[in-house]
Amino acid sequence: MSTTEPAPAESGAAAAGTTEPAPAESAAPAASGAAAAGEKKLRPGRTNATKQRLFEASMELIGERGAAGVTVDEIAAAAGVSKGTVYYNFGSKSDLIAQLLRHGVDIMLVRLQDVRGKANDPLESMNNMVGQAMEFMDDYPSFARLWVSEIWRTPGEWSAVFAELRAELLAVIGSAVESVASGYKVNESIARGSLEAAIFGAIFVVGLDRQTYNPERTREQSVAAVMTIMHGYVIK
Amino acid sequence: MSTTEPAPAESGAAAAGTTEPAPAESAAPAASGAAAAGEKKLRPGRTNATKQRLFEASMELIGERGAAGVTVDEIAAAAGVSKGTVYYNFGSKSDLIAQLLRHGVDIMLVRLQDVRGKANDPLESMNNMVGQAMEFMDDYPSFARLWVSEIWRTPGEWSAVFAELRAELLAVIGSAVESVASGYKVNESIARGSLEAAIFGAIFVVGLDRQTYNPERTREQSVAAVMTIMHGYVIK
DNA sequence: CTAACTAAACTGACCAGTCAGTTCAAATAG
DNA sequence: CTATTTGAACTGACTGGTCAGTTTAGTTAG
Repeated sequence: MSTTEPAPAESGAAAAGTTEPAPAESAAPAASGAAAAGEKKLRPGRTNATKQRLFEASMELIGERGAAGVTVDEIAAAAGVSKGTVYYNFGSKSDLIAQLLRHGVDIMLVRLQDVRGKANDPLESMNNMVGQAMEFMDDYPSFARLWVSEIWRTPGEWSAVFAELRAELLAVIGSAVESVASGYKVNESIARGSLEAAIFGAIFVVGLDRQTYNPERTREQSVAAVMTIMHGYVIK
Repeated sequence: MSTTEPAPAESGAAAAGTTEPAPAESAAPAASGAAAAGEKKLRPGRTNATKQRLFEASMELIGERGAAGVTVDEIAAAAGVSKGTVYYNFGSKSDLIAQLLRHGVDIMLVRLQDVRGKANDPLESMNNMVGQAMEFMDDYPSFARLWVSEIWRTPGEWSAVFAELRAELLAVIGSAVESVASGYKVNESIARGSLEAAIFGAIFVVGLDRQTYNPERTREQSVAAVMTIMHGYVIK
């Protein structure tokens, strides 16, 4: 058989995450603490570690210079592997980025889930969630940049991926807003969907803006600015 | 020196807009109605018209596929001019984009200035401004995409341009917020800068989000969602 | 008359994707 | 316990193509 037929990965980013039934933990370098426990008995050994390094390297480079502005050679070099390895683990540059997007969203979702129900008051819960999201922005600024620079490209290469990931994230925000709406009297004339989009967008933009143009501002200030939306939503 | 030194343009994007002391009108294809009247007596003749078409073509293409994803040949073809003309009018692709950014911001600033003081109530004035901005998003969706996809690239090619343009836009929003703050009792614990960033960001994100994922939502809904920020800022 | 523009060819760099070959850890055989 | 085999993981030179920017000789229009 001449063709080596290598591709053992080919995950496709469909429903669940990685091959293993343990979708979480994968890549949070400084997760909260309650992550998984066993990680030594990973049979496939190298591959996961390699993918991990490729994710980290890509996240950094692509966040800085954009998906189209980074070459596969650069990513490979930054990850300390050869170009071939990138194509062994991912079918194409485009596929690498698609999986990178899912990877980042998975991390963010885990974090947001972590603060759910930690507070009794829905508004306080919302505040914690925004804080957590803002922290994520600080930890993965490059992911945020990649996100905002590609998500609105009309029929872009990753439209389908973005549509799905966006829906997953908005669902989390939506349920938090829902809690507020059932615990407080709110302005019903505001369309729920637009409100969620505004919150979500404000988180990203305020976070990026602070990092890029006003690093002296505190995370609390940013959270407060975003939470202003919620305070305008509830009727006092 | 062998270099032909063609560049008659080379505006540089400093203080005022175009060469002529009439900064307005330049490019609104379907402005409100009170636009300029005479356009035949343009002294520099063709150049302005050509630049105009290049701006329009670039805005469209770059908004769709990103600055790095569009070739100069494509832009020239879309504008109906030759590639040489692009380099005659602009020194480089990068310069074209820098001037394109200023051009777009100039249009937006003119529109925002148009609604200033049209209302007596600061909050209503703010509402009009957000509505105007949202209309701009509808008219120039590609500009908005270009903006969000490039403005947060750390030391990117147009960092300096963005810093200046961002400041100009934020100043307009800031003065509107200022009016609200002097006409109403507001929550002083919210940092003004973060608030402005949140408003500005929400406008872009809500606008783009509606166009891309929820075209059925009305502009009024989007405006209302953004204005929720202001309603949370004032103390009732 | 000349600034603005055209058309087409050219250059030099850069880059996504390929593929024949190498490494090495674990499985199997002796 | 050592020798051999297997194949997943990885390597890096190479290919075919693309693209920003240049140049030149000629055309158009104010």
